[in-house]
Amino acid sequence: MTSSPCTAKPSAISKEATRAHNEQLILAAAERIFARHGYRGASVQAIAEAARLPKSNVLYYMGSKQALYVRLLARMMQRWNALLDDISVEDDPAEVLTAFIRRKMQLSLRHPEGSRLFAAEILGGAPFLQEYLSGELRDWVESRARVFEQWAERGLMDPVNPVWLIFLIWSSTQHYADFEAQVLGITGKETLSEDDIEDITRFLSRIVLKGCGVRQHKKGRDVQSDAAPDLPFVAASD
Amino acid sequence: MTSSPCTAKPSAISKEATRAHNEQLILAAAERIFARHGYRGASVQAIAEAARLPKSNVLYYMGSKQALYVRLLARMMQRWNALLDDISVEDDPAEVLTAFIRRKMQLSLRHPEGSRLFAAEILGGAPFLQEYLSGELRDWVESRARVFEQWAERGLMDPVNPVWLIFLIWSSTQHYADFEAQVLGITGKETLSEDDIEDITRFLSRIVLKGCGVRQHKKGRDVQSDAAPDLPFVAASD
DNA sequence: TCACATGTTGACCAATTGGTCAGGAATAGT
DNA sequence: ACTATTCCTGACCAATTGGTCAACATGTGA
Repeated sequence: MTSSPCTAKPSAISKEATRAHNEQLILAAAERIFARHGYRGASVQAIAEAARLPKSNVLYYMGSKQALYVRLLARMMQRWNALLDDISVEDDPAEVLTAFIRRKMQLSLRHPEGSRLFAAEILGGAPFLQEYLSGELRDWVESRARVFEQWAERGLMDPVNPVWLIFLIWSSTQHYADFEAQVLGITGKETLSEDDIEDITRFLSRIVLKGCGVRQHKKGRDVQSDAAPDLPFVAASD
Repeated sequence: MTSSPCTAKPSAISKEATRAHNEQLILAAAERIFARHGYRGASVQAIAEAARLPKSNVLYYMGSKQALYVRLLARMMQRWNALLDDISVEDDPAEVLTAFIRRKMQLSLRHPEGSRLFAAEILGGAPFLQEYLSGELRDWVESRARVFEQWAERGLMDPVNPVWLIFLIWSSTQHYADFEAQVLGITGKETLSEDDIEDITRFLSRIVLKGCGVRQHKKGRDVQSDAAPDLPFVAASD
């Protein structure tokens, strides 16, 4: 067995390495194809060609079309979870919201295919994600929503419906991955530059913060990381 | 020929009527199927079954799968155009933006299948809509963007990037049709009620207007400062 | 070196795909 | 009533679908 530690010899590594390599090849190709055509519209043959492997090999690695698809969905949800740390009432609303928008934006643009894969699944009625949506994700949203409400009670922001707010952030960031073709067609750009993305991120943060009446938190900055260093969210300059 | 005026007899009407009826049946069914599975993933057989007609009949009416699909896209774009009247610099920004959000929201929820059909097309790289996106739609966006910029110059709103603003409104309204499965799963609702929709519409209008610092038309009341703890112009919405 | 396990893939399968077509059914014009 | 034209659809087609399998290749442990 390859899992046995003593058998992990250098010669075996190359074998496992190529296996891992091929798997990544297949996953990447499948993400592209599934994102573009949806589950039904994608064909194993097309995935195999995109991965430059025989179709039989793809089935050998992944078992079945459905298993491959589910695995991709799981990977995307994992990325999503890895991104979304917990928040507390003690956190600064402006920082949390800005970081949320920024990270969501980064996720969308770092994994556009995965984002579109997810979107296609939801669009089709989420046949494989029903329980995730009404389970894990619902809990996630509810816990954040509660914090938003508490912030509002403390006068740190307006008492807006927190779920609609989360949907607003979700949709407006997701848009730049899912509707990339539309964005590029309308703007006439070939791709979105780093500057564009930064510009969009600041725009969205600004609208959300100002729109929700989030008060600035004046305290020693213990959290820096993702927050934009200078966000003039009330200044009328851009 | 049925087109000849003198031959338009009552007996012929029922013929044309059933034709029109069947056509609508097919279009409605096809919109559902295409929206759910995308162009490739949808099968003519499935559409025919949904319309309770033999497959051959569907092909007979529509010519081909692609022709049917293109026709549905065109119908959706028509609805979209019918909704979006022109705007001028003289109009009131608050009214225009609110109306835009409200109408877009109504369109999304009145034609969720069409909305999802459109979304699936964009998601797949918009193979049938490239020229529409970089032609008609682009012009539409640019003309509106120019007005937004002029409003900003006149001090009626903050000088935000107008294209990002349009995308924000587009995505956040579209979301409730395209990601309906997610919205319902997370909120735990069976459907979105009329009240929910009204609530969401007000929420989005509020965030956009306040977030963009849109001034009220009549009184030159300055609402941009967040120093005011209460909400000057939208507080009473809900 | 050799036996054995694992990796690989072309050939093949039944089912489904979009589309055609012949010919019957229904209606129209006279 | 009798053609003629249009409407309709079951049978059929080549191509493609997801998936299986037997045969072959490769590498491993002794």
